[in-house]
Amino acid sequence: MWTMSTPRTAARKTRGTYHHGHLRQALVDEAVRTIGRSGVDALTLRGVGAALGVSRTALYRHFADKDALLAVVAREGFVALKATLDAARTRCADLDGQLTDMGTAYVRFALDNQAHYLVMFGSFLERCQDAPELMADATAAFQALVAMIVDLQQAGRVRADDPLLLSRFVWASVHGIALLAINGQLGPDRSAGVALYAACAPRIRAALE
Amino acid sequence: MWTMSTPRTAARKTRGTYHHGHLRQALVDEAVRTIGRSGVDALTLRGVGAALGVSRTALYRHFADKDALLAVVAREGFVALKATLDAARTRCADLDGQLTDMGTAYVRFALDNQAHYLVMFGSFLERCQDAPELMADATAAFQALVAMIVDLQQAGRVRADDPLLLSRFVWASVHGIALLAINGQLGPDRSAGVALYAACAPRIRAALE
DNA sequence: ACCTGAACACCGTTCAAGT
DNA sequence: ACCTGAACACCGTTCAAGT
Repeated sequence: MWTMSTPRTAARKTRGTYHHGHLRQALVDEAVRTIGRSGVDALTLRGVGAALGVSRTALYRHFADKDALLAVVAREGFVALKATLDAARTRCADLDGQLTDMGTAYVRFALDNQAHYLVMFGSFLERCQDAPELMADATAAFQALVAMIVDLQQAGRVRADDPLLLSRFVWASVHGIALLAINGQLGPDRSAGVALYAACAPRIRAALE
Repeated sequence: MWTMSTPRTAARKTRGTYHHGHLRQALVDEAVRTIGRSGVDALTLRGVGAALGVSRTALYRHFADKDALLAVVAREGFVALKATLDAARTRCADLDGQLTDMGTAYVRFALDNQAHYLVMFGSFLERCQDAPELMADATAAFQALVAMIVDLQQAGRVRADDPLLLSRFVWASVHGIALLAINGQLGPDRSAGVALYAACAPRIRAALE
């Protein structure tokens, strides 16, 4: 499956050159790499700068502050999540298969992109409750699920309850599974989340009938 | 319902006295109060000390470091959560009613004790993956749910799947609902989580049949 | 035992100055 | 435009010293 980790080569500045060239994206990528390796709390702007061979204040040419950098990471995550969920619908002609694939894709995305996922739903949210673009990206990703539920309802395969409600139920379930897996509450094995979702998918399906 | 916020009066040291008296618990309570007001990232040991009229290093007589203080907050949370879940089973004679009450109690606990809940399941976990007492308390709370599912199975009211699996499914659902509510993803209203659970309870129940 | 103040090695952020 | 170094107001943590 598609992940965002493809271009994650260290984009260090070549010594002696004045301009970095692609500093903005390099800062975001390095932040994601640090968070993925050591957690959100281990992220320091000075460390990011040092890893890229750049002054600790160079970052402020591209981001207002640390939260602005994290907000970009979160937005990048929501955009990629939406793309992942939409792509999951193209593999299977059967609507029921699409729902299961979408759930699998969601949990896999969370595990393959833990750094993004932790920023998207982590403590950083407390400080930026009113960031309209961020909320818009998050909503857009969620709408991929709502559309799936609506299609299933129109095909008569899901009960005629409020689609927003049913979507939130499914979202809460896969979100909970993803977080329990990331936090190690399902055991040390990385793939425990995918396995748990596979076992839960028929239960979720039954709940929607 | 029972919450932990009952004795949350400011336990400031009376000026001039040398010993605080109950400094350890006062430190924990002040940490919880700060987190509840401003988020986990806003917690500083110096701030906690200042709020209690105590030196910034007094804390180290009771806790090895900041993570040790957070671990106590998390353990306190898991113990209280277990008590809340167990208590939810005493109000209703009907097993199905008990399951629904337990789910309601879980979501309500998370919303009424956001500070504890965020520490119990937040980014702090990344740094203390192997804290055996903490894991034991967390497991004990989870076992209250497993016992509920087993009782329902023995009464023939829940399908005969692996009870651990079914318990994790229910846990993931209520955990997801609680976190979405706390993070404001269900709207600004505080009680949105409780309302969403109330609507989801029949869906969860149907999934277990 | 419990508390204190000074000290150390870190942070995020600002700002005048360089190219 | 983009980058730098010094500076400021913070952190967590340690430690010798006080009661």
